Amino acid sequence: MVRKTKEDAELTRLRIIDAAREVFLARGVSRSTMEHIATQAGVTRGAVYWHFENKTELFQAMREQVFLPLIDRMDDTLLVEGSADPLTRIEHFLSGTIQVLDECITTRQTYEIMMIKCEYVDEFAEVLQKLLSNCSGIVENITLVYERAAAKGLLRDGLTPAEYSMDTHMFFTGLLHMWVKETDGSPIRQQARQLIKSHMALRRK
Amino acid sequence: MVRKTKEDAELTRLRIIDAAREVFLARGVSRSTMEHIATQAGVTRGAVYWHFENKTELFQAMREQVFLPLIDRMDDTLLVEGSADPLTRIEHFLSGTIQVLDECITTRQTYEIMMIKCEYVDEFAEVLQKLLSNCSGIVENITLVYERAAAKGLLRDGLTPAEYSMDTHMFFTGLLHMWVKETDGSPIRQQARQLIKSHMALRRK
DNA sequence: CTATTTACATACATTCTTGTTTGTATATAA
DNA sequence: TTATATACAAACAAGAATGTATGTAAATAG
Repeated sequence: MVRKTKEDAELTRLRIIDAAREVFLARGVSRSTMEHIATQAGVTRGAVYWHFENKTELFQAMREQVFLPLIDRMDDTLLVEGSADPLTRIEHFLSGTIQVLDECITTRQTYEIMMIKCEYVDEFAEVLQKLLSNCSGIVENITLVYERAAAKGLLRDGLTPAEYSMDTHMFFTGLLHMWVKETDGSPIRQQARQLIKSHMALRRK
Repeated sequence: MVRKTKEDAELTRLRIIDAAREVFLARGVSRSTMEHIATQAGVTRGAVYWHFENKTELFQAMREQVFLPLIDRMDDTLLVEGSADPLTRIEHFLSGTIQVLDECITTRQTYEIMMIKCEYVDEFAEVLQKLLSNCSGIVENITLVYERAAAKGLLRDGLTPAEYSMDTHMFFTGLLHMWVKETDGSPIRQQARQLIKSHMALRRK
């Protein structure tokens, strides 16, 4: 049988994306060939080229599968005024992200690929720009929340909300990198929650 | 003329490393070929293969040219008891590193290559391990200095020296990443000194 | 002064990848 | 029911890129 129903085809598409993630992770994006990915997915290159124009498109599909949902989550956790105070909401946002990495293999693998198995040149340079503008958004949001915390008198004096926000952003960027690069030796994955707690404790009044 | 004097040969070697850095930066490590590098250096692949067995060795040479001196600098700035108090020494270490990036193109390019133009798979996985163990060393050293600061009563209460050290390390890892990825839009390179100041201000008693 | 390295350049063989083209069985539309 | 579009597989052509082998002129050792 050759021609599949639409649902079958969509399944094939998803299996190709899964395969791409595995192959990217194991061999790096550059060294991964369409053939590797096809084999891993149990199809031929014909199928891969049918669903994706080239490796870059496939990479983008893999990326969006993980990052689009994550962006949505952010706004909810961070900005929606809930029961918790602003500083606790930031803390939950950070440790929530870590929790997703802990629990979701797909997300974890995608992060690892994007951080240490991908070269941001040529077509991929745009991806980096997207990531950066995404970061700017996060910093802005966190700044907002720090401002609310300051307004409520919860924020320690000394730095401006924007400065606290940048410091937090740097911290979390670094944490994510260490988390992803984690080897069996260093137990950062166990410590992450505690590190976030410590970080936030520093800015409570 | 073909055969060069030993000094000439060494110059050729250095020019090849320079060329490799430029090509790696422009095309990413994976997409850079020995031919690209040779052309950029004004020699043929023969010369490149004479000096380096393969691209990985060339990459390592480029890396060590920048990182070996940097490691030396760290111990001096950080550990040698000078006129400054421990917390200020940490601050100087951090902003000193940023200053090197500011002033030295070679260092800046090498950092950029290693952070966003290299895939850490196969042979390069070891490089990542080296980098990580290097990081562990830095964290240990910074912890030591925070302990001295605590002993002198300069360190704010709340976190342990180890926790402060980890937080600082995350912060600086993140800062370096943002610094390197800096686009024309965001002015992190101007802010870096101030961000470091803010970060350290948070831990002074 | 001669023999031997050295420091490359040039040429060659082989392997990988890619993109495209063609073929084809079957859903699906009309 | 038939025509067409779909979802692939299989085959093809062409260009990179690598590593190695060979050539060679000059530096250096003895």
